Amino acid sequence: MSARARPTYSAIAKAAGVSEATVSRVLNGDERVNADRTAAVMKAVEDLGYRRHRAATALASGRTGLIAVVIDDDLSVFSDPFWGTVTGGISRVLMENHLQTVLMVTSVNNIDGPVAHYLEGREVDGAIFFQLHKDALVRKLAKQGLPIVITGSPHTDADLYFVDTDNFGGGYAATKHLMSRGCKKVAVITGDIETTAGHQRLDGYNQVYREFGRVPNKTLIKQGDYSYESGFVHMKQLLEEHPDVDGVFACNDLMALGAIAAIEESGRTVPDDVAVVGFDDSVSSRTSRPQLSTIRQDIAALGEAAAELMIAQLNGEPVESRIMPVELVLRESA
Amino acid sequence: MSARARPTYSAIAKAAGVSEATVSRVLNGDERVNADRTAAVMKAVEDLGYRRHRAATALASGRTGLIAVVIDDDLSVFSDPFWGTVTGGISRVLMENHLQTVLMVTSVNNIDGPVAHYLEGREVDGAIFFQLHKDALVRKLAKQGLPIVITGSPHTDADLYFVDTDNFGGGYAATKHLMSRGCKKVAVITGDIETTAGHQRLDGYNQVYREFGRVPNKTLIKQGDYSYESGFVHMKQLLEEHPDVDGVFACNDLMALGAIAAIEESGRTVPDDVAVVGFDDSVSSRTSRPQLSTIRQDIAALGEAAAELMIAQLNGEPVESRIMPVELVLRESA
DNA sequence: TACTATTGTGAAATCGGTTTCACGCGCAAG
DNA sequence: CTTGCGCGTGAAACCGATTTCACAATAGTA
Repeated sequence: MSARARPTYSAIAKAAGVSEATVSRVLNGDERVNADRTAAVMKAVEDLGYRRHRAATALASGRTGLIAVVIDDDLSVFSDPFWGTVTGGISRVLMENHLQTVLMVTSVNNIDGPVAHYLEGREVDGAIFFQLHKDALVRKLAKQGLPIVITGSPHTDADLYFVDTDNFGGGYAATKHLMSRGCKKVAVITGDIETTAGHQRLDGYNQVYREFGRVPNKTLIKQGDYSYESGFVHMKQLLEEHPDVDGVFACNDLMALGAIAAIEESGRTVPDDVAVVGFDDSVSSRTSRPQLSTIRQDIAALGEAAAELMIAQLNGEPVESRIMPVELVLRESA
Repeated sequence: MSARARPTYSAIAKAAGVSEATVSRVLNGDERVNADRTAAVMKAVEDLGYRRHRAATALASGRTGLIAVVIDDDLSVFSDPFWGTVTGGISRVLMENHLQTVLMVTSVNNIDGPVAHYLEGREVDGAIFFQLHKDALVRKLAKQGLPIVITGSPHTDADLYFVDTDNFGGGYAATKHLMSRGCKKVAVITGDIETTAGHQRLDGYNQVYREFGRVPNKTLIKQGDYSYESGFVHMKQLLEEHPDVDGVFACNDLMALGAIAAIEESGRTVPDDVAVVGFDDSVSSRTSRPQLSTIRQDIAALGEAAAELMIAQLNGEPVESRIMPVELVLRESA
């Protein structure tokens, strides 16, 4: 009585008057067990306060109950609340499904590094990757049969499951809004167009021009890098080259803020002289003056979707990649 | 040959001509094993590309190799890059020590919820908690012998290991700077003073007044809640009650930004009429105009320190809680 | 009525390590 | 030349579940 040793199958089996095999069946939802016995086991489990021993289960069944979330530390992952939010969404959904989130923050480039070893070692049941630059490792793992989901834009032809924001739709909506409010000359400051996300946002911009039967002047397209400084510099240049530019779609909020700084420095006002739309709906978009019109994505939902794809894979259910919708948020800058 | 089955102790033992017990000894650094045998085992391990099976080790030894990082979702944890950065620091150090980070985002208030079950179930070797409001659960777990570290301010008398920012020192430095630059009437907009962190920052402010042989007027102390709005509202009120206020220490950057907005709205300028110092050195502190003078903390180092405390506990080494230093960063607002 | 499927159940093997225990050997003390 | 101690080692038990396999009881078929 005093020894509060953790109860095992052995104890339950004894209490319920059945074999350990039956206990296992009941606890794993095997339908074939007689109803009385099932009830007896359930009661014993309840009475004794039984809790599964994860390691034992993992050893015997091969399922660890752990899902890795791999974050490439090359990215500005940690100064950006975005990833934290995504991770929160993932964690919540996994937890509801009795899975735990193993966080790995390392360089993913190395196809033979510690992460690779870890994941190849089947120490987790699956892995969710964040925004990759290279997908060699991921493909290798997928080929080995490890269930994988990618959050962010997958590369090219890879037949991997992924969830992503509707970058194209966002770029489209932002640009369309600028045109619709009367802007005649709308420029764009892109993010890293090496990434699919960066490219897609630009594609959305181009699509609007196309629909208006126009072609954007190439010098209206500036290639930024998501930093405040790049927004500032490129906007300054735009104003010199095109004094009559009256609209800008910056592919993230930080660059939008930089652009606004440049616009105001030139003596112009936002949005009257130049309207600006960002992307992300970051905190600063609300605290800046003027407040930023931007594209909002439901970031937590992105993480939740990723977790759901993973769970579907684990259950052998049909899986389909998902593109999450975005929403244009109008504030003061456009 | 074709069957690339994962090698086990059995295979290594055979290859090295020793028993499995000896393999285990070698791999766990048991000194007593003969040098020749040790070498033979090492070679076999290398040749066969052996990798530990975590679940098997966990089952046999009781050590899971997992450390939980528990984040209370009550907090604004995920809109704030702070926690992501801390988590990154933790993860990095743990990984270097062959431990994995299990992320749990849930309500920690419930002393009998799923998190509690999980942690009590010894599914992890230790747990690192983020900024608690209630520490009932933590104390319970600590009493059960689970190694614990708290990141952020611990409560009252709890004899728990923790790492925290030097909140007092930060409040002191911020206020001192304002006084030193000539401000005659320095106000403070506090954060949640229910938390130790919020309280300590205020204490630092009071200490400076004390050293200057003065006592701050109680109406100069406004109780905010870390939000932009609360910074704005309280600053507005301050300006009405004290038109001659010429310095403000806002206990985080977001409130500082709100305060600046209020100051400028009143027709005053920052820092000439009213100087402002924030706390956090957030991204917005650099992108706002005027740029924010603020208190910088090495956030990643905070996480690393937490992980180090955990590892020390696991190794049975002497452990001591740590207060991480802060630094005053001067930009434009003060 | 006899005989074959079907179904529920328990004994035992298994997962891959760790740890206890006992044994044989060598060396020092008596 | 014994007795004793300690050290290195292997055999085997063990950690706590899952799963295979065989067997008995039951249902279904001819």
